[in-house]
Amino acid sequence: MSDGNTDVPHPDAHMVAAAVGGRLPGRVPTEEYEACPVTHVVRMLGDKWTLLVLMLLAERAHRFNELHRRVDGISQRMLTRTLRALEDDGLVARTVFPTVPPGVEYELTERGRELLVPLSALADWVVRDRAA
Amino acid sequence: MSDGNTDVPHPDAHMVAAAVGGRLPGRVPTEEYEACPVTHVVRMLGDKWTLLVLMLLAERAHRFNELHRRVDGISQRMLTRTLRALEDDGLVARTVFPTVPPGVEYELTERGRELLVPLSALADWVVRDRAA
DNA sequence: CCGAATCCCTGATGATACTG
DNA sequence: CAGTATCATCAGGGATTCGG
Repeated sequence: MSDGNTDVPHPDAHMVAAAVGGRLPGRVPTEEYEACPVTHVVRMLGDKWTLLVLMLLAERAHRFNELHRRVDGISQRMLTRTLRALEDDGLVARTVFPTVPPGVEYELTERGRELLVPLSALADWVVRDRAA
Repeated sequence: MSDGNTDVPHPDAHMVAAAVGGRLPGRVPTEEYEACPVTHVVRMLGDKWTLLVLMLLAERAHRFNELHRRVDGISQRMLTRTLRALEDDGLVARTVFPTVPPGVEYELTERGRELLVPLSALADWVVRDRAA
């Protein structure tokens, strides 16, 4: 940061600049890279079950056990953690129904559906480009 | 095309279908999800240093030590591994110059530059959407 | 200069058992 | 049904050293 220039709007200005085609500094500080929101999102998408859960929720809203059944091999623990992470990022909404027994529904938020657009474009490129 | 049967052309047909808006099976087999090329690419992008290395190479070709200097905190080992992974996926090209001492240059391949398009779109959305 | 080989450690993930 | 708690495991990543 600050190579003589005074106006740096965000701590992650460089990554942001990079994202849109700008230049990176001679040396990119670890904190800056780690703090970058783009880094955060890409890391989260790279987590073991995130992509699949997102795809299923893109289809329609699901109950917890419904997801658990559709995702072969996932543990209850990891499904909970994955959903929680998505919820914390505002991509998924959690709704509790005070029935007996209680039911919990997960669905994509508006932001989650928006994310699907560039994400689908990426997936689309991979498919077109012929399996990596 | 579809006389009621549910056969699949590729092992990863489901994920491919999902990528473009299709439906996923009632239960997604682990092998299928793990074998999916989209899963592979997203996971790779999520690796600790991949994004930053890609951004730097998007700027211009770099020598090994040049990258090592620009990426704060990366170990020689991880830089090698990251570059090798990108090379194996055909995103980065490695060129050895038989000078003394030997020099190695890394640059994006055509495929690598193509990946930057959807990837930039994703980064762009993140930035616009307001830092995650 | 570039990178392989080795050792080690922490964080991510899995298995199982237990509650509101 | 939908989690939480706990313990075990494993892979990603870092430090160091050696070789072409």
